[in-house]
Amino acid sequence: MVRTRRGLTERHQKILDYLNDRMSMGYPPSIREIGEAVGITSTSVVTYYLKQLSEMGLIERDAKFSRAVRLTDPVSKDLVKVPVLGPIAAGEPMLVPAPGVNYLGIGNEMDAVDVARSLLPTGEKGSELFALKVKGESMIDAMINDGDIVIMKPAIKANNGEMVAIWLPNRDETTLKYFFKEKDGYRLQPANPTMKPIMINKAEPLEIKGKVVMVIRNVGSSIA
Amino acid sequence: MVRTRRGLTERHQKILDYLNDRMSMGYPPSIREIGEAVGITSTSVVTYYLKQLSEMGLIERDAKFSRAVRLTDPVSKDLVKVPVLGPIAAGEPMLVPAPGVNYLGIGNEMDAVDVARSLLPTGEKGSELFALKVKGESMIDAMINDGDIVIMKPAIKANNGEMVAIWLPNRDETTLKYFFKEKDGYRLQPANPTMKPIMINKAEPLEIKGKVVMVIRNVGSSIA
DNA sequence: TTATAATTAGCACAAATGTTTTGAAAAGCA
DNA sequence: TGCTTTTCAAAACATTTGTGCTAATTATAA
Repeated sequence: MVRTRRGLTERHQKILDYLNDRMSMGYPPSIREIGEAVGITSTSVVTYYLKQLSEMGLIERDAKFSRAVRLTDPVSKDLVKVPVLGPIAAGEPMLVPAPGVNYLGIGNEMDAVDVARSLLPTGEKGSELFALKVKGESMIDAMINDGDIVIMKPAIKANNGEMVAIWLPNRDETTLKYFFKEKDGYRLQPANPTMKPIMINKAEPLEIKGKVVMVIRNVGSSIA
Repeated sequence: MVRTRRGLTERHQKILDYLNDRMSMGYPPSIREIGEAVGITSTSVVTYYLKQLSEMGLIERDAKFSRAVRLTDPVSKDLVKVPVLGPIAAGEPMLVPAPGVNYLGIGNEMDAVDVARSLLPTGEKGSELFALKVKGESMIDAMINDGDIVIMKPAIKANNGEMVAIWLPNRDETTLKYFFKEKDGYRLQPANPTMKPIMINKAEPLEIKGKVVMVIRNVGSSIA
C-alpha cells in the first residue's frame, strides 16, 4: 500500500481516530497501545506513522517522553468555532459565506467566536454557521445593538416565523426580521413587539441571506 | 507539617493546581515532573500525595501506567458553567446567589448554561457568575426579550456606565439599565437609545443586584 | 520485469517512569 | 518527656515505553 496521492491512508486515519477516542480517557496512549488499537504489531511502525502525522501537522509529540502525543487541534467537543465574517452595518449588503467554503481552514486567521455547543439547537452541526458583528444602531428594532454578535446559518429561503437576515436592494438595507409570507408579499416583523411590521410588496426584490440562530451581547461599561 | 484539619494542605493544592496547568499541555505529567513543579524531591512523596488525592476523589489514576493521572472532574477549560437561578419576570424581586455559595457543587442538579470562556471579559473567573432566564417582555427597553438569558455577576454597587440589575421596592420592579449617579439621585438609562432614561430621586430606595456581563438570545422560530 | 520507494515486523537497548524499601525528621498526643 | 503518626527523602528496583537497527514484504514506476 504505497501512498501515492497526498492525504491520509487508512492507518493514518485509524490512528487519528484512536487518538480522538483516547482523549476522553484523560491521558494519551503509549505507542504500544496505539499499535494494539490500530492493529499494528510493531512499535517502530507506529512511530513511523506518528512521524508522518507529525510532519503533516496533525499531531504533536514531545519525543522521548512517554505518552507525549496529542492532537494538534484539540477541537474541544464542547465548543463550536464560528467565523466572524465581518462587521455589518445598515446600508451594506451582507457578507455571506460561499457555499462549501470552510472558513476555519488552515492558515486562515479570521476572527472567530466560540459558542458552547450546548447552546446551539440540538442537531445543529455548527460547521456552516457564521457570525456577524453588528456595527451601529441600525438594528435596534430587532433588539440587536451595536457590538452584538449575530450567529447565523446560511439560507436563501425561510419558513414563516423564522428570524432571517434580509437584503432589500431597493432600500439599500440589510435588516433582521421575523419573516412571514402573506398573500400580497411579505411581512417583516421586528423582534421588538412594540414596533410595527414592514410590509413588502411582491414586486419589490428581497433576498434572504440567512437565518438567525443566536445573538450574543457582551455588556461592558460602554455607553457614556 | 502534620495535617490536622481535614481538607487540603498546601501541597495537595499545589499538585491540583499543577495538574490543572498541565491540562493545557496536552498530556499529563510524570511523577517526577509533578515533584519538580511542586517542590518535592522524592518520587515516593509525590506518590504519597497522589494516593491521598485519589482517595479524596479529586484525581484518578491508573497505577502502574506512566502519566496516567487525571483530574476527576475534567471541567472543560474552554467552558464556564453558569447556574441558572431561575426565571425573572417583571414585578419580582430577583433571585441572587448568597455570597460564597457554589451552585455547581456536588449533587446540585440546577440548570446551567455553558458559556465559552473566550467570550467572557478577560480575567473573569466565572465561578461567581449566575444566569437568569427572562420571562415576558418587561425588559424590552433594555433590548432584552422573552427567553433571553442574562449572565450576571453579583454586585451591590456599580460604577457609572455599567449595566446593572436594579430592584426598585417602591415600584415593585426589577429592571436592567445602564447606571449613572447624578447629583439628585440616579439616572437609569435604557439600552435602547431611542428610549428616555428614568430618573430616580435620592429618597427612593434602590438596590443593585448585579452587573450584566452578557446576554444570550437563542432564536428559534418562536413568534407567531 | 526490475529497480526503487514505501511499508511492515521483530527485537535489542536505553531512557523514562512508577514502586518499594529504608530511614529520618516533624508534629501531635498522652 | 516519650511514643505514635504523619510527612519527607534517597536510592534500589522493576516496568513501561520510546528508539534504533535489520530485514522482509509490498506497491509503484520505469
